[in-house]
Amino acid sequence: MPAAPRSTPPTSHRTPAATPDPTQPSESPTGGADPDDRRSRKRRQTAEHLVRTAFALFAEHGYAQVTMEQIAAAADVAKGTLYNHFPVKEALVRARMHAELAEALPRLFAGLPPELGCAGRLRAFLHATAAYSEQARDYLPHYIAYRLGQPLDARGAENRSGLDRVYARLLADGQAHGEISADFPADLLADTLQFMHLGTLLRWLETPGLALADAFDAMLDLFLHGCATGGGR
Amino acid sequence: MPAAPRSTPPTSHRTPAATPDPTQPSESPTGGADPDDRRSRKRRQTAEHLVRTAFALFAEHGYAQVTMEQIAAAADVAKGTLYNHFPVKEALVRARMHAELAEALPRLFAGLPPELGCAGRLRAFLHATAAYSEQARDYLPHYIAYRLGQPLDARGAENRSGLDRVYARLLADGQAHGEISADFPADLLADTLQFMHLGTLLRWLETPGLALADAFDAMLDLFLHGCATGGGR
DNA sequence: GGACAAAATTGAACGTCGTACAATTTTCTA
DNA sequence: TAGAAAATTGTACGACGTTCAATTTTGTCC
Repeated sequence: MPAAPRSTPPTSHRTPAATPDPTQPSESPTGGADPDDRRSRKRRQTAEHLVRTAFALFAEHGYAQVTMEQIAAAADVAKGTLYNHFPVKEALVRARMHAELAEALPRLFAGLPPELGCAGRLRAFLHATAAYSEQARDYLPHYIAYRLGQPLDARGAENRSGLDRVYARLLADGQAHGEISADFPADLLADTLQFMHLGTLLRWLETPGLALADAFDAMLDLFLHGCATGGGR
Repeated sequence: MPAAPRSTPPTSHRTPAATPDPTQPSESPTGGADPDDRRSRKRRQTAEHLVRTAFALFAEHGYAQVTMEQIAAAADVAKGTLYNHFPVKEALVRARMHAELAEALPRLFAGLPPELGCAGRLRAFLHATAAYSEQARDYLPHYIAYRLGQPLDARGAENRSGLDRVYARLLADGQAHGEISADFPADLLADTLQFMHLGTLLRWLETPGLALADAFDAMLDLFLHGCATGGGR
């Protein structure tokens, strides 16, 4: 059985030849999962095992020093298997971060007080993520570079952080309440905000003294009100 | 700026052990060049030769199909020499784009009618770059991915497109005339605008029907005026 | 012009990444 | 229980990018 005839990847790039995507029913802001066969379960298990093994090595020797073969060997798995689950090294980082986000975002999102309005909820949400970003600082560059280096295809369900859904939800709410301008398509706003988020993270990573929460505040201010003055010129 | 403890590379990554960066005197919006020894001249010559050879091969066989060894062979140069000038393949793309921008930006910048104000000049400028981006579409993804994958050091004089300087200039002018809010630091605004520019390009690359000029208009609108309504909620 | 230092080039060897593929094993389905 | 689908294995391979010592070119100073 050489490889596969290809369809949509479940976790990374290997196909389970499953449903041809009948417009995913789950529309929660934190995304849906894949089937629950034993096969899928075992697949997730080995994937998680690989991620755990990899990050143990990363913590011990540093990300750059650890090779894919070392990871495979430490996980007691063939190199081909590792690449089956994670086509590139950065995909391991992505998997861990998305897993952590998938666990944290629902609580975070549910905990946002509706009375704050869209702007206030965005602000509270960003401040909450700031703490996480500071903790994951070492791996953020690799994650960001990998995410941004996927301009063409990507978009494949597993390549989304969950942040996009949160933003889309909050902004759509804001538009429904008249707090956010309906002149812009919701997806444009969500994409822009997510991109400004990444940009702010990059800036923060390069700027030693910068407090991330402050940077998020400025970003959000700019996103909401722009930088044009009423008068001038 | 706190990054490089070593001197600034002349073209790519090899250091000529020269001046310890005495705050570059040239502050034109289109950047300054390096010395004009015969050595530097020849270095530039071979670099240009390599870029020309590489792009000839790219045009013939496609970017991904061309290997670094093929480029070196076609340019009649050792592999080590090629890597001396361009440490990674994408650096060839960056070099060409920056060279083209260095040639085009001064004209473009000088041709912006001051009577348009900051917003109008930004708009005119972006529309002008749209034509160029459409022409360079094939290489944009590699360029963008390479640029964004340099979060830590980078910042090294040769890793800037020139766009940042144009933005900084226009926005500083806008702030001086009261057209742009002085609440935001100028460099934050320039960075944000440049990042939104990249984001818009990525979005455009992924969206078949999208007209780049329209996308720039929306982006600029959002940048200037934000997406918050006056009233609401 | 000649000597000497700095920089560029060369060529080859090396480690790693990521791919390809055929063989084997495990799991699902009927 | 048999056969299809999918995951795993192991190996081989092309390409990237690094390293390094030897050589050549270039600039500088006497």
